[in-house]
Amino acid sequence: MKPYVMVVEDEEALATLLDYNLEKEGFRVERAADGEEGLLKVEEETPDLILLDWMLPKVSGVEVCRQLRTRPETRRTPILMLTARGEETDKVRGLDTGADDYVVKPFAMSELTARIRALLRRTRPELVDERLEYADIVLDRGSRRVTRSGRNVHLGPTEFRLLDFFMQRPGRVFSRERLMDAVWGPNTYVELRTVDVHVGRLRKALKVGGAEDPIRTVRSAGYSLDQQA
Amino acid sequence: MKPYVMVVEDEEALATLLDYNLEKEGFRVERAADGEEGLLKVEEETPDLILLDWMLPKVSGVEVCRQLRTRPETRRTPILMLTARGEETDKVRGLDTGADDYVVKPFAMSELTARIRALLRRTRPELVDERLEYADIVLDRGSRRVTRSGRNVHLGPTEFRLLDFFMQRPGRVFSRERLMDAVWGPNTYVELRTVDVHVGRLRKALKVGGAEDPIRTVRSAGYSLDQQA
DNA sequence: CGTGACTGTCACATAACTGTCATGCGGCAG
DNA sequence: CTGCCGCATGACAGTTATGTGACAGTCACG
Repeated sequence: MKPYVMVVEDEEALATLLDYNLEKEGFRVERAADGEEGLLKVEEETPDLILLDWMLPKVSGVEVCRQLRTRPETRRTPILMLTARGEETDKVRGLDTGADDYVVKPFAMSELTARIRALLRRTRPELVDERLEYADIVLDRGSRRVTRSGRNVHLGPTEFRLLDFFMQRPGRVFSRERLMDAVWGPNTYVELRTVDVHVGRLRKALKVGGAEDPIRTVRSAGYSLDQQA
Repeated sequence: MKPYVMVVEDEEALATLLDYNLEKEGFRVERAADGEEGLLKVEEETPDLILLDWMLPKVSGVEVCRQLRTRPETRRTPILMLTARGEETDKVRGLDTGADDYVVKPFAMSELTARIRALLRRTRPELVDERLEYADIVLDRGSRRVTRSGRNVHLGPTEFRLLDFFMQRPGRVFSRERLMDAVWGPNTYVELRTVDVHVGRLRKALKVGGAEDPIRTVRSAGYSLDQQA
């Protein structure tokens, strides 16, 4: 369900940074420290997208790229190259290496994720935009529509954003503050308890038929989209 | 329980920003406005990590760093340097100062917290990791769930914190005073015996099926998460 | 301008969790 | 052997967090 991104990067600090930020953006991340490891890990499970450093120990990024393109499973997998300033040759710019896009280090994380999304949208649009699913709940961003076990669910704008946020990381518990930030925006001042009210409204709206309440209250911590139990 | 971060930064605005953001990310933050104050405050309670500005009044960041490295309590405490562009000399880059990492101002808050987490993971993984395991008990901080041999265990907030603390150092015996500090906070005044009661509640909750009691009572000393001897 | 939809707050009801105590048990020192 | 002392435990009443219905203000749109 989450887009699966493989990060092939030998610089530990950068890899960690990427890992952390991409996870936060709702991607599932796997790391490889050099080209060899990268090629191996890609075999295990085909990623939805590969982030590839240009310079790598053992097998260079270019070579990894070439090999990936020869394998049927990864022939069409989007590859995003990371290059340092100065390595930005014509070859890179022309994407002659077989990569689909590249970014020059240092880069803003927001730029990177934007490019990742753009690539994914091209190949696997359902991963980035359109649709989030959890259990029998489907949220369609494009049409701004939510259904539960097929039946249409009407949500106000706030409840929609709330559910959207929950569905990006099901199971995770969010504090009221965090939800406030995510749904209302970082600089909004409203009563924290307002979150409760909207969670309540979301619950009521999602209660189609005799369906179970998909939102778990975690006392003194917050809420999560989750099985009860 | 929360990682304790000391911020040594003379620029008020930046210090406030750091304080605010780190608190939001789940760190406990203490501030010092110059090197001298920093060295003093670190003596009171050893932080889990120190954020240190390169340029500081009274005692420079480099000097603070050097002195911290000579003290046994802080010899291994991770230090993250904050430098302005232009101060990014080879000395900084090589981390010859004794710091463990550095970031160049201005920086994205997400980058900073990622680096902080990376450093903490190296030294005190139990502080940052999402998931703690001991025998058949699994505690997941992100989803705030505890399971024992796969079965879900419901804990109240206090029992959750208590178990979390125990699981950071399994096998170790903690006095009631220590548990009080860790779980209730350093400035709480409740009956010491209350610890017994909560340990009891934790035991009861953990007793799923016919499972063994994972908490050992050490007469006249305290408790530990441990195999029964 | 009227609607109707949507929001944010409040007050109150309810449920969950807390801290303390009294009681009883059992090991350990004397 | 026996009387403390420390610990376990069930009961309980106080506290705190959450659920919810009501309500008035806003806003978009016809």
